[in-house]
Amino acid sequence: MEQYQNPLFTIDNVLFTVAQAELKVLLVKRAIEPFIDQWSLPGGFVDPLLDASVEACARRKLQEKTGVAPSYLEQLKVFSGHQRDPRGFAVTLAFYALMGEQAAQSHIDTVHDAQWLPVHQLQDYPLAFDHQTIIAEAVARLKQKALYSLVPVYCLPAQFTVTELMTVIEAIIERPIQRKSLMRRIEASDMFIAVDEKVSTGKRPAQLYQLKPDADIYLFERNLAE
Amino acid sequence: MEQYQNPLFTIDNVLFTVAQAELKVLLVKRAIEPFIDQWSLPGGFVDPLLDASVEACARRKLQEKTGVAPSYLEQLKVFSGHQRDPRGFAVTLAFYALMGEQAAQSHIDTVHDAQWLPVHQLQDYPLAFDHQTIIAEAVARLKQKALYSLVPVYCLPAQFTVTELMTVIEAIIERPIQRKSLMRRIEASDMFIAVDEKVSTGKRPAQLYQLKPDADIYLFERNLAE
DNA sequence: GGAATAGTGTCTCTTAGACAATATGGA
DNA sequence: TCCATATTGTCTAAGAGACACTATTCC
Repeated sequence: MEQYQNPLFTIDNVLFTVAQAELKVLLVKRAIEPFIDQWSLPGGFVDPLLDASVEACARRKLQEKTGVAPSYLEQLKVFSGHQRDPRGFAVTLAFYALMGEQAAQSHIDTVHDAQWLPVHQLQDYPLAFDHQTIIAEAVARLKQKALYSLVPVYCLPAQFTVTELMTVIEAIIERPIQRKSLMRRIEASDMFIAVDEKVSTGKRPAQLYQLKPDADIYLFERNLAE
Repeated sequence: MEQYQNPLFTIDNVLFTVAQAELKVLLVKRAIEPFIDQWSLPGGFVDPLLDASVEACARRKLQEKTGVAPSYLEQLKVFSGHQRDPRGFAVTLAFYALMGEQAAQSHIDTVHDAQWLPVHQLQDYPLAFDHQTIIAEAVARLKQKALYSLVPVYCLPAQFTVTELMTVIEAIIERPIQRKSLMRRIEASDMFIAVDEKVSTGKRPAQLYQLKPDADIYLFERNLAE
């Protein structure tokens, strides 16, 4: 009674970034069975000797693939069932994470088993396990969160312009937003400080912002509306 | 490399109801070590032979304690670490659930190892494991959700009045709300249908409502504000 | 000066809060 | 009729959308 056959318990990461105004997710080619050579989410087994918690495990797995820590990491949910893994009843805790594309680029370029893929082209790839479903739920959660918080900022480098943040948000929620609304939110959130100037492509230079060191994620009381 | 020592994986349920205008959580007395005879959340090990998923396991555990299925059940999050269980690294998936007090009363009255305790008196009880923390996070999540949805309705029996729903919401968010605001939301959500009349305590009878059979939980674009 | 990008002013619209006014049934 | 509880009317307030207007840089 005390101990059943313990189910397989794993961690999976849905690591997002935005590049070329597109939402992308990091996928890795599986090196072992099952689903060998198919694209899958970076993850694996918890190692109680290495990991202080499931979050620590998720960070470790991401570090191995990208060389850096993600800017944002949060539990998505647990997926379980008899059908999702041919080896039997399996349980995976999925995380979703955000980071700037630049930070990981050099590391990812050196390997050929990891790649950023646009989330809207994933239906063309057969993904391992139920990873297609997991990604879909992660996208939905991120989309929702982008409506009442500024989490999308974690898809950008440490310093960024309002236009860059606007592009990221629009890529995530898949519709245009008003620059004015965004600027109101940046101000109201009190999460950022303005730094020096910057000439982006030419024209008028844009103000650079960065996260305040102690900034908490501010939750707005209203969603961005249609 | 394929298989580490698999961590202990368990399920815990934070089952809420509202009675006497107070938010209460179902706790059970532990029958075995560790933490024997202390109050704890109803839960236990997944049994892959009985449970089709972690949700099914959560329902089964709740059924055993209350005799009925909860009206609402959702994953809260995973808690993990080396400190939370004296037996070593442990992982638990916590759910939170809602139900009307009546539905479980007869079943709970027949046992003496399960009891509804007001969440605001829990600091007086030493709870097992990190269950104090888990409950605190569940309360925070429920509170947040009550601001932009009508989930608190699942703390009520199938038929209920606006005043009853108002009482439940106020117990959860710990401040009064405007009846007018609630009525607007009931209408806008399109989740309920009015049934026949009812004389509550005397005075003017209140309209009874019940969930539409196919009702999805409606998410409002604004929170109830201060 | 013209073009392009950055940022502001301000009006409208929606929905929550406040609270007065009305409705209904019992004593 | 009076009282208590239920329900509606309606005004105000806050913040998002729309969009015109101003600002800054490069050519």
